[in-house]
Amino acid sequence: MARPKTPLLTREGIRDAALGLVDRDGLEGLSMRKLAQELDVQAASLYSHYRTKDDLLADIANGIMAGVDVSGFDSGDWRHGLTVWARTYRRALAAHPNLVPVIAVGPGRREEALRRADAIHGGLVAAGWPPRHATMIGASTKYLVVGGAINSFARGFDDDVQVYRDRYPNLFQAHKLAEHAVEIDEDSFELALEAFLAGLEGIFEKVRTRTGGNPDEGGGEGVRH
Amino acid sequence: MARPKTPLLTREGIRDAALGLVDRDGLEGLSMRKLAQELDVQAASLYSHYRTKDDLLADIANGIMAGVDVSGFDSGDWRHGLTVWARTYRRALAAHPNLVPVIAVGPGRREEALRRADAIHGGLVAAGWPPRHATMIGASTKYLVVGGAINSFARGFDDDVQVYRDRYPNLFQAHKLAEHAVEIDEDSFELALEAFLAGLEGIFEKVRTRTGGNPDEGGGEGVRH
DNA sequence: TCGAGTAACCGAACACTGTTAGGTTCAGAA
DNA sequence: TTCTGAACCTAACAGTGTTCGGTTACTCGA
Repeated sequence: MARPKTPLLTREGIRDAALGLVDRDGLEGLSMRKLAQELDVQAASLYSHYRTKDDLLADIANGIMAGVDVSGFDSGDWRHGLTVWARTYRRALAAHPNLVPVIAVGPGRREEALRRADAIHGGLVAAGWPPRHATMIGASTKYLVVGGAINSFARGFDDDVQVYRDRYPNLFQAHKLAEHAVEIDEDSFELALEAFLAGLEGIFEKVRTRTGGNPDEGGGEGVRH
Repeated sequence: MARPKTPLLTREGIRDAALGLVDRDGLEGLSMRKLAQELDVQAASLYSHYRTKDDLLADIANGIMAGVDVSGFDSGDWRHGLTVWARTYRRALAAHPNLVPVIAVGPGRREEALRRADAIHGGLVAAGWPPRHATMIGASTKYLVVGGAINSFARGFDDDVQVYRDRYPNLFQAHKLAEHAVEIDEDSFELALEAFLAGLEGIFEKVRTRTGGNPDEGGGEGVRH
């Protein structure tokens, strides 16, 4: 077959099929040939729509990140802004855990990602955080979200009682973890976020009194002079 | 050549060469053929010492994790235990960032990893945390460490001024981030840890008064009943 | 209406990957 | 001395991302 009368492929269709494969078989389970087979097409045809496999993955990642909400910083309440950002960020990543290593790279020069970073940093500084702290808080929150999404803590334990019995007395219930993995990971993330934000509150007080409430103290984007 | 008089390969030598390749060229940069070439040997020979490539990677991961210290929980001071654990954990991962996805999987049935998990959970419970909270705190801390090590926040920004100029006013200094990446990531991690621990302190007070100081409240390993 | 250009498919190939089968030679045990 | 198994080899298998050249169909300007 040469060129068909009506196109067999669209970027959207390719994206959806690829995401389905990744969700089902993991990141390693996605190959251009398997993807093509899923779409009743030859592998080479995919390259008419995406320059490379990495291009395809980046496009998928962009779509997933669209659900991340940084509008909470508009309110001037940094705590609210961080909470909304972190929760929507986590939800986006956790929906496709196999893709987290691909999604969670830096903003680079991707426009949307940079807009989000700008809003976050701007929101924190406007709320009274010194720029260097704003940088660190942005980084810290990303650590928490990415770490929480990339690999289930609970699923990392074997569900065989015998593994723990006798030898690891404190883990005598660990075999039940895998069963409740989603819930435990979610609750753990919420606990971490709550503790982190509460701790920041204390640091905020100290920083404010030290700098006399001048948000411009310390230079921009956290870079020391 | 058939079997040489003195062996050309040892597990140690293979491990070191592989780690060197990963550190230099990334995880994708490690192939059995390249590794063999580095050791002046053919790829098939490596399989006399390691069953598979994954086996080799697991062995390397084990060695790296040996530096993680959970002895701080012996003191009965959960805050101290967490601090030492988190710092040594992070240091171990950050020394080989390209390997973090391989290292940071759950304990599974690996003996050393389980011993560490047992010590952490036991230490937290002994210090007065309810088991379910102990589970979540262990998970949260791992999130922070893994997230912080897996991908440099600072290195995620482009170092070209033009990218941010005009369009992203709050990021006007972001191009300097990459240059100070190590320092910023370290400081961000310390800030996150400090805030997290301070927040936990507050939660600890609430939990203690609620349960009347009975650490066995709530069942084992955080699994709800 | 015609011709050019390009878009969308295909088959075949390239260089690479992890891994295995089977061969050869050496070391140490019986 | 003979046997066993360890440690190397070459050659091959099936799979990977990607490219090349070919074919056909749609679109646009003259």
